[in-house]
Amino acid sequence: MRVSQAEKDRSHARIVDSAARLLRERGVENTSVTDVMSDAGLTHGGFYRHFDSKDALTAAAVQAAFDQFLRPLEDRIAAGDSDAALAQFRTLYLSQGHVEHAGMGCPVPSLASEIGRAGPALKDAFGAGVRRSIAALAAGAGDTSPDGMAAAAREFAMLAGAVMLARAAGQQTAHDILAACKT
Amino acid sequence: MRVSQAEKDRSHARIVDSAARLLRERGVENTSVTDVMSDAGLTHGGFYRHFDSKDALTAAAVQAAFDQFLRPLEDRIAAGDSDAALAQFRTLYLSQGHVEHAGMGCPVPSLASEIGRAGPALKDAFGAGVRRSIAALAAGAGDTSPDGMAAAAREFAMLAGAVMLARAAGQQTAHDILAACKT
DNA sequence: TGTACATCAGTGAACGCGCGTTCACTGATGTAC
DNA sequence: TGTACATCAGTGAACGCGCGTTCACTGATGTAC
Repeated sequence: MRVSQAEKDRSHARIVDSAARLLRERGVENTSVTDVMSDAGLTHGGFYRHFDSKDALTAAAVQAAFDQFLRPLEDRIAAGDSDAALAQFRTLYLSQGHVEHAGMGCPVPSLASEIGRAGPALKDAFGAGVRRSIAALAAGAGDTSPDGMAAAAREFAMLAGAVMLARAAGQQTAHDILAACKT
Repeated sequence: MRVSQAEKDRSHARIVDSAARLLRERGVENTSVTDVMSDAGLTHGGFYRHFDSKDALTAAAVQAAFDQFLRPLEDRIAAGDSDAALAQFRTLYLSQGHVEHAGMGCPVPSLASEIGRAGPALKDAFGAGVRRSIAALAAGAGDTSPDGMAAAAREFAMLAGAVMLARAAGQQTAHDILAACKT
């Protein structure tokens, strides 16, 4: 039966949250609309009251995932706690926990390969998240000049590449790569 | 009808070659057995005379892809042409051509996210390719000590991360990231 | 070397399955008076 | 404020489709004598 607008809004938020987590855990292709709706406590038939297509949900979920992941760092930088925030961000990014729990981690190592083959809408949402990530690193280092942005881009490529490699290779190799990138 | 053993061997090689290219272009999930067999000039029904499953083909194709991509570098290093070989490898890795033509490029930016969620057989094949890549970079730099291997691992993470980001973000962002990582 | 026969690479139809999406339906919500 | 009715969030069955895999079949290859 029909539910109130407030209830619909809560459903919508649960759908996006579930998708943001499941997409990072399983990838876009391996996450079905039924999986997401079931995780959100609903049935798949109601999905199209919230989104026009799975693609539209994916774009919204990618945006939400970047937001969840970056907001703590950005907030601490805005509060003037840049050095400690950046140090903790780097440590967490290269941690075993981040490698093992993709669902709450950076969207890049989980999704970038797939997004590279996706349509423009998804690439736009993802590209915005990438730029936001690099901007946060540069802001945290206190250098948003072109050189500072370039240094942040290099660091972000290494961080994301390291976690992606650690997830795809065996345990020993994963440990070695993470250790190498911490120095 | 039955074909000669030599003909079967050629078919097998074509299947692996087609898979090694298509997997890098489209990803594992987006490449069907029918796609690969058709690209190899065969029909899908004959596939199981060559492999037990799509997974077995994928593992073989990953190995072949790393081999195709790394052999030129390794051969030149073995021939004593390390410096020029390494310089060219870095240039080609971060080139627009590598970003645009994934099918002949490094398997890591194309496939690593998906492999991170795959079974142990695929991870083993992929992990071996990752270790081989890092070893080649360290050998090319003439430093295979633990520190040299760590430096090579850092560089490889950055290279693979940069190409993956360049493919997933828009053109302008892609260009900026590649430029930043060349310095 | 020639012959008879078993083997098997490759073909094309068929299978069961899960996917994204559609649809008729239900009944509480929101609105017009 | 109360009533009548239109709206629509959510349900569950159904759709068409492509997937990995299986299978009966064909006829050239390879082998035993």
